[in-house]
Amino acid sequence: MPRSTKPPLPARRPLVTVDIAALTIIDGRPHVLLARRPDAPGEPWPGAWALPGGFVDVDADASLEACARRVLRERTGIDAQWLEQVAAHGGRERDPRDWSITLLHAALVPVDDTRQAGGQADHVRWHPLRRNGRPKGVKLACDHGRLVAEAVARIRRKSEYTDLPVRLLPEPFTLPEMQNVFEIVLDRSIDKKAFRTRVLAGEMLEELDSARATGKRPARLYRLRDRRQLHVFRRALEGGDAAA
Amino acid sequence: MPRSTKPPLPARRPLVTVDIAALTIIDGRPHVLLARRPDAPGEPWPGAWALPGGFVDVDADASLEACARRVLRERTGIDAQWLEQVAAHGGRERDPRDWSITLLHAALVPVDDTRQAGGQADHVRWHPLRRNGRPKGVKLACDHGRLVAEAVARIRRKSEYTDLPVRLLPEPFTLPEMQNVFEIVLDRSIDKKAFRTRVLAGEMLEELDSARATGKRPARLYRLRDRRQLHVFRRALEGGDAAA
DNA sequence: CCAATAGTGTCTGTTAGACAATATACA
DNA sequence: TGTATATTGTCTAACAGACACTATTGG
Repeated sequence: MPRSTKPPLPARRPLVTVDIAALTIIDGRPHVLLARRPDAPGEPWPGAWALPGGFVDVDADASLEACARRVLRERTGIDAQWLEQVAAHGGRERDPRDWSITLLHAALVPVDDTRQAGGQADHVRWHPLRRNGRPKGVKLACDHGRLVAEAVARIRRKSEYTDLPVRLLPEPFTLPEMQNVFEIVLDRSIDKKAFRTRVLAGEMLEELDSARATGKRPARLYRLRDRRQLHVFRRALEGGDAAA
Repeated sequence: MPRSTKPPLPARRPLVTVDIAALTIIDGRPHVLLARRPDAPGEPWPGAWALPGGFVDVDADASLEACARRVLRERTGIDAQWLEQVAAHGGRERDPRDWSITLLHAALVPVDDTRQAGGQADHVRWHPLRRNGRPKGVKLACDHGRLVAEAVARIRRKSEYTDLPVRLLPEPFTLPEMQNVFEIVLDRSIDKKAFRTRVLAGEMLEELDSARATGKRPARLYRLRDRRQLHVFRRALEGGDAAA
């Protein structure tokens, strides 16, 4: 069959990478996981901090989510509890090597699992975030500063009307602990009573028999009924940005 | 420089396509724009209905959004008023030719612009949607049935707490017309007073001096202050699916 | 005047915010 | 018992739903 009758597959294909903005809370402040780019010749942005990412491997990856989990595990040793696609960005100028697309993901890592990343020595590190969602005091490779801010914005916005931030806590947890991570993610204080009423009415928590002694009156312990199932509240918290 | 010191670009790259689920309302019912796949030898799913889509063209496209707009225009003659990314899906089994990724987009097309697509004869056609968000009476190529449902679900969910559906109306429009498209998108009736209060309090509408005579009492005409700016309401309409 | 459509008044229920009050632990 | 933390009670405001009511047009 002559080649000219073949279907018009494109002559050139874009590079496709997956980048993961893994978020956690350390010392009461949000952090993002960054990796140092290799110094090898030909590598773009040698030595710069960047989101952990990698190319889609058509031999190894069954799906894009599988790809993201593999990349995160291989580069940082972390298995994310929560992982979601945020957006795709593409263009000619992103990567000097070729027209490239990144599939940006956001991941939430409970404080407990934070140390998994420590083993990778100096090449992987948690960096604190500013209130605007950008890493403090580091210039990131490529457009990764923007990407981090975009992922943080997505998580923040969704935290206004879902129980997303619980994924930053190891189980079991207390309601004050839960309120605390919400306040850190949303960067504002929340009324105690309103928060408790809202959360308990949501019925996504399982009440345990035990309690945790924090020094004074012990707080009751809870667990999520289904860690994969996001609970969507009927009303958003107020004071939120109302931005699209 | 020896090849082995070059940065590890992947040996094989996935196919990357953009698919667009363009939605409109015809005769009071939601429709999706479908295109017939070419019959040429080697083409997958010859003759089947599918979402209009195409490969990312690294020479022609400056960005993914530009790519989606180009593809939609070239394949259907339509310039969408509203276009947003919905999700990326990838896998080995999607396209028989290779591991492929689709960047799924949703587009909203005002009723007025619907005829632009008619010019393309039999290869492009508006198909009515079932209540479950799938096209009625057609089997779609590949996983496009699922993609249509996913795009519709996204638009529906966002319509619970934003003014998104107005993008299905040509300007100017009346409040009863606006309520009507909301009811069609959400597939349920909405209380008149609640809807008007909500919308007018949102202050995203510009009140015109004129009115439209529909036969009986004329309705006041409105226009969006900014068609690109999505208005986010503080509370969602009730009765919505609280699903993630 | 009648029919039909546009628009308003008013009541209720829900739930977030404010903040005071109570409960339970340890020292 | 005192103090710190957890948990609850109560009031208010905002706003969606229900639904009856009024307003404005054409015939």
